[in-house]
Amino acid sequence: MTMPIAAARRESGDERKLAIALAARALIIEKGLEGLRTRDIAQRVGINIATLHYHVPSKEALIALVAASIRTDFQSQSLRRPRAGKSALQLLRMEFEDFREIVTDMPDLIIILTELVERARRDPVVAAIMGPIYNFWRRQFVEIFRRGVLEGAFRADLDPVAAALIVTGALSDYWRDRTEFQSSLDSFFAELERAFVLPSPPQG
Amino acid sequence: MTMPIAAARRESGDERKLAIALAARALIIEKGLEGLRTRDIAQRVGINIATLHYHVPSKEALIALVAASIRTDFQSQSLRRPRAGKSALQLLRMEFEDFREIVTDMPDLIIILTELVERARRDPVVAAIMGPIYNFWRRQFVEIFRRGVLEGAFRADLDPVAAALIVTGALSDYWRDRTEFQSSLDSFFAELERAFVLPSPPQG
Amino acid sequence: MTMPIAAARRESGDERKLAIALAARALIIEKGLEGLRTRDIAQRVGINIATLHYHVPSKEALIALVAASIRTDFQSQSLRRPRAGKSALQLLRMEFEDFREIVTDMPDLIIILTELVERARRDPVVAAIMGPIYNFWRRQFVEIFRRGVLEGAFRADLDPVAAALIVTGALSDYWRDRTEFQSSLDSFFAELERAFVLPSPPQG
Amino acid sequence: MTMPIAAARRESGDERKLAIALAARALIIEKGLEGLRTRDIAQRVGINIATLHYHVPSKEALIALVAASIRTDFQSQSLRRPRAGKSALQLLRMEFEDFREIVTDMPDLIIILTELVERARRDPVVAAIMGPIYNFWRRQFVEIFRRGVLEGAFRADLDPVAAALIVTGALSDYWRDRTEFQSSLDSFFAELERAFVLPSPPQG
DNA sequence: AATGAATGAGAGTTCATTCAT
DNA sequence: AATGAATGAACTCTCATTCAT
Repeated sequence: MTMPIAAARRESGDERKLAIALAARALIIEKGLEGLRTRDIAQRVGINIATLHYHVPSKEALIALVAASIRTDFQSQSLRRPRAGKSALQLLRMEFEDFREIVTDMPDLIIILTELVERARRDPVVAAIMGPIYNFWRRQFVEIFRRGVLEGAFRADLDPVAAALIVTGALSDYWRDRTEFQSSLDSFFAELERAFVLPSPPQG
Repeated sequence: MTMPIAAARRESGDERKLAIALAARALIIEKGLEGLRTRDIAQRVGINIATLHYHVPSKEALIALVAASIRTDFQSQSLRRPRAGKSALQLLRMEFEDFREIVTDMPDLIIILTELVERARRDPVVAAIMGPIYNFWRRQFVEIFRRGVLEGAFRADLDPVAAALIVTGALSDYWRDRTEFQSSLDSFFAELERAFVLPSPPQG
Repeated sequence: MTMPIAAARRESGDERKLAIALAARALIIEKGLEGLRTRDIAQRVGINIATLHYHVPSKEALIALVAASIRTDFQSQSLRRPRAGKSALQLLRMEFEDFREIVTDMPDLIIILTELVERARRDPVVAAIMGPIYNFWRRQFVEIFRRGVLEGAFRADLDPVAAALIVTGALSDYWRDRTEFQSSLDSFFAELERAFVLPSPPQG
Repeated sequence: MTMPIAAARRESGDERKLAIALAARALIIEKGLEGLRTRDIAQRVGINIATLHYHVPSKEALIALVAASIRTDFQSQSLRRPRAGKSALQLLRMEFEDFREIVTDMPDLIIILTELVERARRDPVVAAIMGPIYNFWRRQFVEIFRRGVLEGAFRADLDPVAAALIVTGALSDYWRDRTEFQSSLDSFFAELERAFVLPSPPQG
C-alpha cells in the first residue's frame, strides 16, 4: 500500500522531525487519527520505529507535533496578505479568499484540523494547540463585523460574536461534510456576504 | 468506575440489542469512537463479550447499530411537531426549536453524530446511514428557504441551498466546539434569522 | 531451551493460575526475577501470551502471585509439626528441622524468596506479602528464646530479639551464598545451639 | 529528577571510568541492578551514551567495573586498622567496628553488595569478583575464632568455620532486611560476642 | 575522545474475535 | 442465549549497542 519514501540516512534532527510530521499528516488523511500507527509513519519516512521514538518520544508528542505543524501552516497562510487600511467588507472578502486558498492548495489541512479538534475534546495537549487557532480565526471575524457595523457597511442590528460563530461554523462544516448538496464556494461566500452586508445603495 | 447495569438474563434479542446500543452510545460520549471497546460495552450491559458478539457479530456492525439508533432518535424528534399550514418563518423557528430541544434534552446526540460523520469518511456502512440524516435536515432548510422567498418573507436574493448549508453548518459547529466565544443560543438563532429574513415592515 | 509443557486446552481458571505460578517459579530459578519474561512463562505453560494476561492481568500481579504461592508453601511447611507442650530447646530444634526440610525438599524456595526480598525493597506489593513471612519466622525465634531463658535452659544474659535476628540471618545467608566454606547443616545447627543454650550440667 | 554532574570534557580515560562507576553505584542504590540503565548512567555523568560505550564496552563490563569498585572500597576499609599483636577478642571487636563504620559511612555499599551477590549466581564474571570479597571476610573470622579458642578466650567447643558463617551471615542479613524487629547494632554485637566468647572469670 | 542518529530485538499489554461447553 | 477460556495480530515503547562524523 504505502511505499517507503527514500530513506536518507543521518539526517539532522529537525529535518527528520519535519519528515515525520509530514508523513503523519499524510497518514491521518488516509486512515484518520484513529488509524494512525507509529510503525506506518516510520516506514513511510524510511526509518526504524526506534528512530522515530528517538526524535519524537511518544505518540502523544507526535500528535502534538502534527498539531503544531498544522498551526504553523495556518498562521503563515493568514499572514500573507497585508491587512492594513482595508474596509471591513474588504477584510471579510480577504478572509474568504484565504479560506478558498487553503481549501484549494491544502485541502487536507481541514480534514486533519477536524480530526484534531475532535481529539482536543479529550486531549488537553492537543486542545492547548488547536484552541487558539480556531479562536484566532473567530476573533478576526468578530473584529471585522464590529468594524463593519461602525462603518455602516454591515447591518446595524448585527451581533458580531454570533455572526462570527455563524461564519466560522458554516465554513468549517462546508468542508467537513461534502454531500449531495453542492453549492459552489462562490455562491456560498456570496450568500454569507448578503447575510450580513447591507445592499449597496442603488446608483443614481 | 462504571457499574454494570443490572443484567437481566435471557432477554429477547431485540432488547439486548437496544441495551447494547445505549451502552455503546454512553461510552462513545465518554471516550469517543476511538476509545470505544467492545469489552467495556459488554461490561456495562452486564453480559459477557462472547454474548455481545452473539448479538452483534462485529464491531463494524455495532457501530452501524449505533448509527441506526441515532437516526431513529433524530427522526422521531423532527416528527413531533405538525408542520402543516405553517409559514416559512414559522417553520424556520420550529427547526430552531427542534434543535434547541435536541441540544437541551439529548446534548450527547450531537457529539455522537459528529464522531459518526467523521467515521463515515472512511466507513461506507456508516456513511450510508449518516448521510441521509444530514441531508434530510438540510433538505428541510432548503425547502423552508425556497418557500420563504416565494412568500416574500425572506430576502429575494437568497440562495436556498447556500443558506441551508450555512444554517446547518453553523448549528452543527455551534455544538461541536464550545470555546471562549460565548453566544447564547437565543442570540445565535436571532442572528441567523436576521441574516435571511426581511425586517418586518414598520407598522403604520 | 525450554520445552512447552503439554498444553491442556480449556483448563479451569484456578488450575491455569497454579500452572502459571509454577512455571514462573521455575523460570525465576533459571534466570532470576530480572530475566523473567511473560512470554517465556506462557510458552512453558503451553498457552498464548494473551491467555496468560487473561488469567493474570499484569506482570506485577504475576509476581504477587508468585509471592503468594511462596508464602503458602512456607506456611504449610511450618504448620506440619505440632508445637504444643514442647520445651524451648525442643522448639528451637524443630525450627532447625523445618529449615532443613525446606532446604532439602524445596531448595529453590530460598532462591526465589531471596529474589523477592530484594524486589520487596522497591515493590510495595511484594513487600506486603514477603514482609510477614520473615517477620513471622523471626517472631517465632524471639518467643523461643524468651521462653528458653525463663526455663533456665538458655543463657541468662541472652537478648531474645538480637539472638533471633542472628539465627534467622545466619540461616538465610547460609543458603543464599554457597561458597568454598563448606559447613554441614548439622555442624551449623550445632554451633547455633551452643551459642545460645547452656551446656547440660555434667551428670553425676 | 537527577542533575547531570558537571561534564568536564576530555577527561582522561581513568577519570571517566571512575565517574561512570560512581554514577552506576548511585543508580543501583536508587533503582536496583534490575533498574540500571546505561542511558541513566551516561546522563548522570554528563556524557553521551556512545561515549559511555567508548569507555566501557558493554553493560556486562560495566557491572564488572562496579563490582571491582566495590571490592576496592571494602579492601581499603579493612586495611586501615593495624591488626598485629591483638588478641582474638580484640580482633573480633575490630571486625565489628569495621562493619559499623562501613554501615555508618557507606551504608549503600551493602545494598550494592547484595545485588551483586544475587547477580553472581548467574554471572560468572561478577561471581569471580564478588566471591573473594565474602570469602576474604569469612576467612578473617575463621582465623579469629581459631585463635580465640587456642587462646582460651572463646568457647572450647567452638567450630570456627560454622561460627564464621553465622557471624557473617547474621551481619549481612542485619543490613539487608530492616524490619519491625529493631535491635541496635550494639546489642547485636554484644549478643554475637556472648554467643562465642567465654564470660570473663569473676574477679577476685 | 566524543556525539547525534540509527537500529534489531524484544518487552508488556490490548483487543476483536472464536471455540467448547 | 450465554459464558469462561483462548488466541493472533498488533500496538506503543525500551534498551544496549553501533555507525558516521
